[in-house]
Amino acid sequence: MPFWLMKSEPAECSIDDAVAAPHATVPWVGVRNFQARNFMRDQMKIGDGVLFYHSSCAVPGIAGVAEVASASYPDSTQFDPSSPYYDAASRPEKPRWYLVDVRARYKVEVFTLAQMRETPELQEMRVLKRGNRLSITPVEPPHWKLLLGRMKRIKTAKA
DNA sequence: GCCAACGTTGGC
DNA sequence: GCCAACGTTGGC
Repeated sequence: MPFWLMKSEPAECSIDDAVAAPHATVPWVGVRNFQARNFMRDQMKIGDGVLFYHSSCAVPGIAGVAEVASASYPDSTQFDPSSPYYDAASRPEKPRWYLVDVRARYKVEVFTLAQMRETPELQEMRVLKRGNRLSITPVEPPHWKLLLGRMKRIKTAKA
């Protein structure tokens, strides 16, 4: 089963927000990068594992475990002129941006970016490569397995 | 706030 | 199709 790391700014949508959402599920809106879009549109399958990563915040790192919860479909925010993700060049009959729903499974004590960098077995992770800016990256099964073994689950009311 | 890295745009 | 300028990401 394929695995992914998906970055979200917690100020926009944190793991807590995802856990608190109906069915602990959120549409992954706002991706405006073709490579990241292609991963969602062409490769993700329901049930794929997701590392829910917090970026652009005080302590960047993996904050939860989630899963792909839908097939891909057009991101409605691209057609909403009041949305920061509005794309005037995209037509409803030929949408440019697609997303998937992501369901939070559980929250973890943040496994920080610094910890990831300190873990020798994780050095080949794409997200750690210099200059990487992709908000969605594939995760190799050994990396997924190691991280799941090291991360500490936090019990929450939901999910 | 800084800035490296890199994707996108647009002139040619 | 090239490539300079520009904008964005995201850690620090």
